[in-house]
Amino acid sequence: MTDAGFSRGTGLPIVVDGDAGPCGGDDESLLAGLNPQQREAVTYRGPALLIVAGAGSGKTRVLTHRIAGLIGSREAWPSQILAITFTNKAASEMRERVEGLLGQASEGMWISTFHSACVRILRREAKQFGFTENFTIYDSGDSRALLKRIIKESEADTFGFTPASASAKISKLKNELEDYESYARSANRDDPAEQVFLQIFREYSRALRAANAFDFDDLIAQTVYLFRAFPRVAANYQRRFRHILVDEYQDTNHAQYSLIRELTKPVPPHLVAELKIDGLYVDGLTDAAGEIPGASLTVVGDSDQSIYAFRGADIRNITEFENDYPGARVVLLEQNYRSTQNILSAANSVISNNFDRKAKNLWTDSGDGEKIVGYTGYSGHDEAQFVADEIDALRRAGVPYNSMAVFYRTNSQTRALEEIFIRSAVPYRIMGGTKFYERAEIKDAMAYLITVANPADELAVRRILNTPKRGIGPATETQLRAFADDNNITFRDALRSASDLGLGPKVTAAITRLSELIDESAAMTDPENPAGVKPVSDILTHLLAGSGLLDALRNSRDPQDEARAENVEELVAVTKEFARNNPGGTLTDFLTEVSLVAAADELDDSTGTVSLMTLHTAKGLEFDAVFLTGVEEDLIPHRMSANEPGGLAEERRLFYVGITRARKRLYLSLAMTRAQFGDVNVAMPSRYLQEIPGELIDWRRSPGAANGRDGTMSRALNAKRPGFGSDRAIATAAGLSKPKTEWANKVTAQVRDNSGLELLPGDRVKHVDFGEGRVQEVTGEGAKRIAHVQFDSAGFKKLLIKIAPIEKL
DNA sequence: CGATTGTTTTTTTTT
DNA sequence: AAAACAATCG
Repeated sequence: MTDAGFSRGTGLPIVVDGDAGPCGGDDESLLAGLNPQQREAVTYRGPALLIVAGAGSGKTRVLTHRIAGLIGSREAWPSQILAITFTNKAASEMRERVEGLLGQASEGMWISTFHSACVRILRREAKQFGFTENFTIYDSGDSRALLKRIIKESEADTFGFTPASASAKISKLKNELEDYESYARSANRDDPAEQVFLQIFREYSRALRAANAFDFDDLIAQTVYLFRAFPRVAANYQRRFRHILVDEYQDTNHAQYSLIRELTKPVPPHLVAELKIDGLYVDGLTDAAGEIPGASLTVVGDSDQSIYAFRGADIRNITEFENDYPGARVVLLEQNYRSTQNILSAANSVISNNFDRKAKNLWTDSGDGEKIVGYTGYSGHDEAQFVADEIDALRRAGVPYNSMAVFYRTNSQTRALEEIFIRSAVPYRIMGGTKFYERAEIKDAMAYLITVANPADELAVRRILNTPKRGIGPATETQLRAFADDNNITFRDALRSASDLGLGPKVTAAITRLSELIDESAAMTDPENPAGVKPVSDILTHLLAGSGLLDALRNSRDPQDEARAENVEELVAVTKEFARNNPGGTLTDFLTEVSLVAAADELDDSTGTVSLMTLHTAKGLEFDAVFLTGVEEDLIPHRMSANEPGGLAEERRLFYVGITRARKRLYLSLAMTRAQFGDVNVAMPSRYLQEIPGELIDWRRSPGAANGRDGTMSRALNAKRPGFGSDRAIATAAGLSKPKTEWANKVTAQVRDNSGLELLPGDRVKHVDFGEGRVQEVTGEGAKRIAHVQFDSAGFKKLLIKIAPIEKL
């Protein structure tokens, strides 16, 4: 993460008509193979451009060609371009593609995520408002740890505040650019719970500042505050970025929207003069009135793929774009180059159920392709087995593993999939989930590094204080905090004075040793140090050896600690890798990179593995074959979203995003029963399933068939039958009868009810699919009685007696 | 202070 | 089913 090109590259951009430039970016090669709409999106020049890009319509191509065009024609220097992507992976891909088009590296281009770009700005400007460039970035776990302490100390838990709820509320406010002061003004003074929350918010903000730390939301919000409080600072960035491009604009929140608004403001003449005094290049940029006009803004998005409302994304940012930026040009990309017509028809049909959306119809000229395959498992494991078997069949048919993906709504669904995949020898990789950097032992090791980089970060210091165990308990910790308060020093500095606290000799020695270790390591980052600045891996190795963290894990009797030790060793390997890729990279650079890795960033195309990920992580990706699992009520749409306004529409968009990731083959699967919280529940097919025309789906086993009925029920699920649920079957103006959302549930609500069936070990039973078998054991009570059956040919199964298609013989 | 045992809660989605 | 948490004892 170097800042190459930031302070240079301010020379005059020479615009020469008809001059293709030396870098091969001439019009013809840039526009070859693009359709007319894409061409317009690439070549349009003006203050604002909105590209409404349906799924798979080639928007990345358009964006990269647009950037390459700007640079190739010498309309802009690379350093005048700021492109915002959704993930770091998308950013590096885009950079590679642009450089590929130009035939040369273009230093100084900023292509990054909102968060990375803001960190870069904040590190540079932190000194302006009371932070240092070594600030820590708190992830959600850190925020919650801090809030937990605050809530405990303020005894706010009696008002029902949990770290999670307070964190969610604070995050929401920050995304709306409300800070403690502004919120305190508008808050209801008479509500005691509100007062308690205000206290938490104030203390949280204070603690972050004292720790020289920003949380995720701060990264954006504080950058906006910075620009608003220091117009001179803002002017520098407004001057620098002449072309701003934002991808996935439908998922921007208010803070991100405001950031873009700030960056696209013109620089007034008096600030231009100040910039000039500082020796910055301005002359070629000013207009007749002496101001630098606002940067040109290109946004790309698709409101049908907006799936982040829960974290503040405001769909209006894109729907109101033309009002925000009068005179904006709008280009629509509707031709899809990714999926088969069958997949697109399913997607179109599903999304058309969302009202208040602009009509849009994706189409392709690449043919119908395979039908969508449907499957209903008896349990999550049965479903997973189907997926594993199908993956195996595809592999044999020549589809490489890395072009297949399995999606699910919640991370907890990975458990069943993993168990079966391991058993079936399907090589897989889980994107996101419990991330490497969220593991406790990794956070411990990272806390050592953070303490060295940013001693003000009390959270990190407290974390390592007694990790590994060195006899420093809560009582000692409290004493250290009190000592720091009394002497008006930081918690870290209190460690230096351990001998003044009158603690036991053992505890004092332990604290002193820790304090020295931190100092030794800090010296390794100091450029003044004659020994020179050491790479991050050396610092980490020194900290691990000095603290005994790794040894404690290796020598532990807990069998899991062996794996933890390996994880820590893996972290050492990561630091070495970092040093190789970033010569001269500092400790802070490393910590930044680690803080901002996203789930999709881990995707490595070269590994021959199937990718497992949530539907959210899947956004922006595509695969030849996609398995969309758990297509059930309460999962998608998720139970939690049902009561939220707009929740059902957002879940539908999520389902739509999942469908449109598939290039050639799409599998939709569900289960009749789903284990959660350790017990088994009956699951219903998702209402969205009926929004797909029945003829597009080839049911290998339909929900009806899985209920133990004959095959006719499979077609019935998706057929439109007048008179069924007729109270809702009101034809719309377009003559299309709206799908009857409750219908499938009525079908499955007629589940065979075996609750009266008494089974005892030794009984013989007959199952519709598994044939005959013998009951070995019956567990559970009432509606959740489970029969453990050894089938003669199908092997051992656990069945929920109430709904299993079995009869006693 | 730290280890062990028992109890409770957790599951939306993420930078 | 697993993890996080609280209580208890050495």
